[in-house]
Amino acid sequence: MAEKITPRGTDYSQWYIDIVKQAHLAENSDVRGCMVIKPNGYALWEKMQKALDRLFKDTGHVNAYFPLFIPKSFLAREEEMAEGFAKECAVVTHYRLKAEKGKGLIVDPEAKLEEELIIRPTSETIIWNTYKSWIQSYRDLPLLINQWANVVRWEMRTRLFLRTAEFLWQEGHTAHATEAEAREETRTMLEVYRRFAEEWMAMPVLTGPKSEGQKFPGAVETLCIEAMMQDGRALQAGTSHFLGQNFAKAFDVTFTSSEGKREFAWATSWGVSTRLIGGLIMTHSDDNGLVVPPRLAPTHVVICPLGRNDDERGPSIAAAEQLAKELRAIPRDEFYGYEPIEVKIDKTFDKQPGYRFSEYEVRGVPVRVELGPKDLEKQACVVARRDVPGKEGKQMGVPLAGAAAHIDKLLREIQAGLLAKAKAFRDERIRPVDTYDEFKKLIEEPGFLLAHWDGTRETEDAIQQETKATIRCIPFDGDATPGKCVKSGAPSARRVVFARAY
RNA sequence: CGGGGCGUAGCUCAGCUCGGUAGAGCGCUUGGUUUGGGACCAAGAAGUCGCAGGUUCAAAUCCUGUCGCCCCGACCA
Repeated sequence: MAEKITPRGTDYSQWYIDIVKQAHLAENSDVRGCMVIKPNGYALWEKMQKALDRLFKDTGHVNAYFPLFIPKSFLAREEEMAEGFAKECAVVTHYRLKAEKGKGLIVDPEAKLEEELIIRPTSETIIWNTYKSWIQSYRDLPLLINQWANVVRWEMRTRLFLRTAEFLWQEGHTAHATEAEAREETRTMLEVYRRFAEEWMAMPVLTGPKSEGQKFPGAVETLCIEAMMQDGRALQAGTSHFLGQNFAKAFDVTFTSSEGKREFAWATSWGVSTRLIGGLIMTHSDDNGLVVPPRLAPTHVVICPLGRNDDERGPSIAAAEQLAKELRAIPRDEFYGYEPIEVKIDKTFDKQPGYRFSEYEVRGVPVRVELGPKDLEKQACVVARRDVPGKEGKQMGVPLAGAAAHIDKLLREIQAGLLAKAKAFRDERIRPVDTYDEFKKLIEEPGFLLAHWDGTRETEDAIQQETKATIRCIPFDGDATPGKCVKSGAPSARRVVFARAY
């Protein structure tokens, strides 16, 4: 049977599209730039939401919901943000349609809004406008709120999950009495993102601030987690912004301190989006299909009972059900998010076994169990691990008696293995460079470059113009030895990470 | 916003140059044979040929307009 997935080596972006399609994660909708997230894709998002939401709650945050519509004047209040987002806003100008004979529905010209409404590209403005009335005293602080929402950024070119006009995300918006506390919050949430990326997604990330040129409009400082995809390109996977008092000043959010003085509140915001699904795909998946780390897998184990007729199928199904029961009875712990192991029994006997196996491989279910008459003779089963594709990942003759415990252990092993593999892949592709010639040569190869940079916007822009590489982050744990800028030769405090990015 | 391409069955596309009964593969439905890595046979259902005009006895095909989508560049979680 012909492979439906383009190999990574042939065409990486086509491979990505094929994975999204074949694993039934999402598809382009008839609405330009917008995707339909299909059940398999949405299930991944739900797993991410659940884990992240727990981490947010554990760090003292609560959820709320703010309007989708933002009055244009709100967006205009904070100058940098207005400028940063102006070019990609969807604008609502009318509030009514009317039916007109021959023309169908038309926008009712008499229903023009006094003030246009912007579909939120991000919610700082509407939220800080609200915080104005919520914050009066230092006793109201800190205010630690998160919202799960959709946002719209009118992109010219889109790619499923990585860049679409509408996407789902969470945005945390906090208010603090002091600068130090707000700065600490941005670090705390960055650490939450780092943990989530590495411990749940098995996606290693670099952490650190963005350069001035790459930071979020309206932020004083943007911290990020930055991941390397299998083609060596960088993916900004999450950001945590220290917003200073910019929004407090724009929306006049002041509080009375314990000393009785009126002060502007300090702000942070932080977010991750459905883009993470793109990152997940491009970190682990292979030419056989999607690979999902067990901690984010909507289904951990699929059991395929086998048999040529009802006489053979009956016992296979019974054994499958017994194994499923034992798997579900495995004690719930942190690894599984205190939920039972998710087991699915596949009874589609009308399809070829090979077809069934391949289908679950394409969809990335971490462990598949094959259970047929030949196995039952030996009171055993076949256990296939998805992180080792094809037949090589099969372990024959696993005794049914200890199968559940074996699979539990295997799931943990797969999770750890995926992270280790991704980390090794990334670390091999991070290289220091000291001359611009070397830079220009190596940037053509997959991976990140560690180079000295003089800290100016001009140099950053020039490098980007000439090489298409951007500064991904100034890593916290990077080499802090001073040197000379790879481009200008001016003094540099430390090496920064350059890469071509998504 | 610049440059290129494409709209024909659920999907991928052929047919258009040179006008004349609407096609293939995959998928789907039914029946049968199969079944431990993407099976096979048979029968069947399925299309305002993107939309609107025009030319013509006759338009998927030619002409004009229009809408939409995809790809490549500049901007972006």
